[in-house]
Amino acid sequence: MELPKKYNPESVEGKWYNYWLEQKLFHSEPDEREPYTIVIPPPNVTGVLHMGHMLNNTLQDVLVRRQRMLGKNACWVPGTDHASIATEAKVVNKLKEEGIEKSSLSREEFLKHAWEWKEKHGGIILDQLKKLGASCDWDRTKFTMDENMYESVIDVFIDLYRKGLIYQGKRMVNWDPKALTALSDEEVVYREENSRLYYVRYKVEGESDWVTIATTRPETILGDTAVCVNPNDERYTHLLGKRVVVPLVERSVPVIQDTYVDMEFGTGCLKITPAHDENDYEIGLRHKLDSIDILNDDGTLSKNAQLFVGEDREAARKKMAEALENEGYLVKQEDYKNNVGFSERTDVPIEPKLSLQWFVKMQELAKPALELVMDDTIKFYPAKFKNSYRHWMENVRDWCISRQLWWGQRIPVYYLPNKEHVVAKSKEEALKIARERYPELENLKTDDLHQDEDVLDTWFSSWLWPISVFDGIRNPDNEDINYYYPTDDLVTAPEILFFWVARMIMAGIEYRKDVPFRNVYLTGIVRDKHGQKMSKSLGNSPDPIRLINDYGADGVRVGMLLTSPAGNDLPFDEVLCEQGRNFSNKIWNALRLVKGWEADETLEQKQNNQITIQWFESRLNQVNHKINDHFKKFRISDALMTIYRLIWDDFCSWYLEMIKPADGRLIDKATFDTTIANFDKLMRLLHPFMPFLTEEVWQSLTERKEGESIMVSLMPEVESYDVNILEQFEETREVIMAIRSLRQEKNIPYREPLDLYVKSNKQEAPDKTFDSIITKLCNLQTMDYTESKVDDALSFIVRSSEYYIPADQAIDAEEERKKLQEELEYMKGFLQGVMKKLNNERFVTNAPEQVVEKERKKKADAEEKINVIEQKINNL
RNA sequence: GGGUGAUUAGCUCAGUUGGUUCAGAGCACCUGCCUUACAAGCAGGGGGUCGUUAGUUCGAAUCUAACAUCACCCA
Repeated sequence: MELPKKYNPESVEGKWYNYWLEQKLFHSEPDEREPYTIVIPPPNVTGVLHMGHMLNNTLQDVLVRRQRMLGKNACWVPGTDHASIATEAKVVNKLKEEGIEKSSLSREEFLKHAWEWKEKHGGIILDQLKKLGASCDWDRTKFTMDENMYESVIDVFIDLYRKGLIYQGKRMVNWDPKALTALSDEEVVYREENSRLYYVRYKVEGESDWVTIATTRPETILGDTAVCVNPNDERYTHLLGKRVVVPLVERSVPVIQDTYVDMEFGTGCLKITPAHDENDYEIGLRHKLDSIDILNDDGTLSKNAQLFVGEDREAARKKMAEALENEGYLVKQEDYKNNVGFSERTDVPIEPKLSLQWFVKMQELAKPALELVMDDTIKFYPAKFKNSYRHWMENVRDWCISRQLWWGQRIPVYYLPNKEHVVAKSKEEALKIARERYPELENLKTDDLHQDEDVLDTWFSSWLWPISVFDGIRNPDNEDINYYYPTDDLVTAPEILFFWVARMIMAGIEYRKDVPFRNVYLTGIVRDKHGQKMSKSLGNSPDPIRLINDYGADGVRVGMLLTSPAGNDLPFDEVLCEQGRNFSNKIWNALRLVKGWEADETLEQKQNNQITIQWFESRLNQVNHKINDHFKKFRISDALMTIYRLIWDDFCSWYLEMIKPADGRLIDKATFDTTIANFDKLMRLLHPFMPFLTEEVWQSLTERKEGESIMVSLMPEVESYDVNILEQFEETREVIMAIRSLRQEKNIPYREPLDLYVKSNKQEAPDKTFDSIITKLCNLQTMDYTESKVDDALSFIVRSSEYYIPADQAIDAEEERKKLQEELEYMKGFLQGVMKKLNNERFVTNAPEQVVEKERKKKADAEEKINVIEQKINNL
């Protein structure tokens, strides 16, 4: 069998992914095993895979693959959300390119286009995840607008409404007066504009005094309902309790105090227009002010304004300024730069506008959701996010769930001719309820009912995700939900801790009386190597699919994980993928080496192979123990690095070199079999990180049956290990490295065999367990023990033993002395430090016995070594 | 403006309840090697006053305070 010199991921990855699919290895059904469940944070259906997804989903795949190999019934549910804003914008743009305006379509027609778009372009991202190796149960793929998912959302709205947790209220939204729609914050672009700051004076009622305010929008004066000053502002204390008169409209309004007012800005005196400014609105609520909306939806002044009715807001601003000047109210005006929000779509200035929206009351729902995190029923990794979670939950605001869009679950509220409304699952049901509730409307027909035009926020779907994917809202007692819920781990980004994680916890408590997951692993942001956030507009994000093509999916997975401790941003650099690819190749070549050997049953297993195997098994168990610990603490990159070093250093650099047959081919069968078994174990440990490569190697190690796969094999168990042999090997390693170092220093090529003499200065007999290994790896001709020093030889000290290698070349005594002197200095310094502690009575009495004991041992060891060095120097 | 977190080698990060001269890993770097698995490799090596200052302690990268710088979240 000929294996190529380099690992070729392309030919391997597709093959095994299809094999896993064909064998249905990703699919899960409830059974008697313990479940392990992850629900994917549903990516936006319009999305394409970016680096953030790569990181997030690689982590989930690592977790789920590992649990599967620990014998759990693992289920990773994939899916997408409908992303109402993003998708609707995409569809609107696409229609526009075809010359169709959204406004010319009926709701039904528009939705038809939207579904067509979704069927054709939606969910590309799920196919991309397959390239990454994601072991999702694709048979369970969900979409938040699927019929059953849609219905779950509507059911929950109705339920919460009936529980009194949903109400209709006013809220300031970003209004686009041209498109006649509210926009989300993300759709508003802020630009610095050259505006004008107008200083306008208001008459103090019943006095000859005036107060001057500053504003960039004089037309909104027509909607003023108060003037506000900072309570700490001594300039205005005399105004306390007084009223002022709004210019031109001659309305009397109170002077109020609020610390919101910046004393430094303008005159320190602020006019309050609750209907047209977010902050004024808040102040208005605090001080129970009237709110006068002076604008129509199209941005012209309404009759509430009294003046300039029907004029556009921009025109009205100019006219207002003129009128103020003519009437003597305008004190001065100055140029001013400020940030103005513009509509991303129509590029007109955004108008803050009060509008009726639907809200979920958060107070009651938030309380248990906060407690469950604070008491670690749900654990955050890293835990530092508990703080900001608490901060947010303690200051939680009601959740605005309505959106002025068509793509989404339409709000199940029906308005009646009498201005009342009913909430029901269908128009028919609504009619029935309305007739019962309002007997006077006995002739009411379905056509008289008007359903709310708005849809629900996408998060109002996502917060049910861990329940609704198992149909647990509609059928709360079905087999799936009972088996898979609560899920185990959630992997997501800290930015959506509040939008999403907190709300899922609330929904879980409300609808399952149980948490939705037990652990939340929070990833960082993927940045480029200069620390900038990766984004489409900056163009600094590599195409993940290209990376997979260049480095293999396994290489990219390793590259992503090597540098991503939980909660930390990930400064991504392609060299990391290169490292991942190199690692693939390293393993591949280890396979080539082993496959090149031939097991010979007639050969006896020699002592050096026996001891090598004993050492490696202990080492593997020791490291496996460490890996388990890392996983327990969700230190995924540490777990990976630990396996990386086990394979590269311990297995490839030491173990394989130690057992490598001298003739390069024939090896005793016992050693060969054990080596295959060890390789197998290593592949299983690594599999969650590098699924494709490990499957390929695992399948090549020995004959496998059809249907077998590493991904459903079991993880090596953690067994006890022999600390003693590990310690023996450590000393051996020091000796080997010292000899290598000496060769390099003295320019002695490896081919040239050496003689080694050991002067063990120990009381007990020297430990020769690993001598055959030293002989082999250092190309020694002889290795002997001696009682006295060897003349004219190169030498070094390891622990307190002296080693001599006779050499042809002259020994530079001066150089030797210098080196020994340096080592002596170091040891003496070391000893001094130890003695300082031991001579300190307070240390000896206060420090734990173990610590003091360690210091005593250090002292003894140091003294012994100093002794050896001094003797050596004397002998020179 | 309010809050949270961070600062350790050139870069990215570990350092688990203070206790080995404890300062560590990977990458990068330097030197020598095409040694019969691997140059996508092997062997060897250099590199840090743990942001600053003060304090607690027998002992501080680790605990406390102030300051500096940076990042994120909320408004």
